[in-house]
Amino acid sequence: MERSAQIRHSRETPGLTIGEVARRTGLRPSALRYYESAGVLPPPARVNGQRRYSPDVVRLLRTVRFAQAAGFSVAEVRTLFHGFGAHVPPPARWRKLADRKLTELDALSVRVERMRRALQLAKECGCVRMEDCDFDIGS
Amino acid sequence: MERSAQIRHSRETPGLTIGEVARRTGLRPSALRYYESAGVLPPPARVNGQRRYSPDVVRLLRTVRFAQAAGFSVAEVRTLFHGFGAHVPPPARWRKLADRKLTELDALSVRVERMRRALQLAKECGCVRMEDCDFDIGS
DNA sequence: CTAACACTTCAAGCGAACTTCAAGTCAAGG
DNA sequence: CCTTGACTTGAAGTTCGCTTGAAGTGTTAG
Repeated sequence: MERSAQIRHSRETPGLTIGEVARRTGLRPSALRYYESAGVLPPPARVNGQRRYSPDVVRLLRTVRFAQAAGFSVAEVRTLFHGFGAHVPPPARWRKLADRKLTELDALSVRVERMRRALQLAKECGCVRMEDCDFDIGS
Repeated sequence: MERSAQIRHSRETPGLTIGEVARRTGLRPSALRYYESAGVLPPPARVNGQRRYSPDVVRLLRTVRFAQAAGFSVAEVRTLFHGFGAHVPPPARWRKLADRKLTELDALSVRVERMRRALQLAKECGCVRMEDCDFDIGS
């Protein structure tokens, strides 16, 4: 009865199908194809035209999701991963990007804190119409 | 020679033109029209078909931008401002929305902190290829 | 043979928040 | 009168990160 994790395509299991990867990562197959088209995911091997992924991509995809959660756009993730020409230079660039993102994060948390304070003020001020309040974003 | 702030339409200056408001708020006229169509900005008076705004909208617009910066969508801003039926109930709803946003802000700052830590880790780990790193978003 | 099933492709669609464009109106100035 | 400049409208376009749909392929089970 065991229905899960059975690979019946190509007896010698040369890798994970897109569906397997999807299940293991929680992403949809369409997202994986999108990542590939966006240059984030390297084009995997094919068996009968179907994608066969190395189990490593599961980890890679976690990293992708992490980077996205960290605020990197898909295009930036592509750059981070393999956007630096063929002969990968030192990770100085990745660090540069990371530093840039860290700076942005700083700005973001400042904004978050400002929002929080403003929202609390707004809660307390108790004015009936928003227009009566007088907030300042600051910048 | 003074070119700025001259209002030559309708000598008695019955309000600010959309261009004036745009200049004073840093928004584009198209954005103001969009806000109006989205129900955020009340339809102003018209002179010869042209919008004439009360100077108050400048402040209103600051509030709108604040709310947006606080994470409210345009639709939510509309609700905040005048979405509560004609006989405006107490600002309980606004408070409810604010509380919801505050909760979201909490979640956001948790995520921001996680990102920051992860980015710093990633910087330090010094691996050449992203794929060699192994991050976990946590949730 | 046929059906089920997972995959393939390309194209189009979505939602948010605007922007841009084309075509038209209006008042003032020379 | 004609141009200039700021405005008007509605429709369509933009960006991002996917999702959805239609039509087709290949393998396996019954």
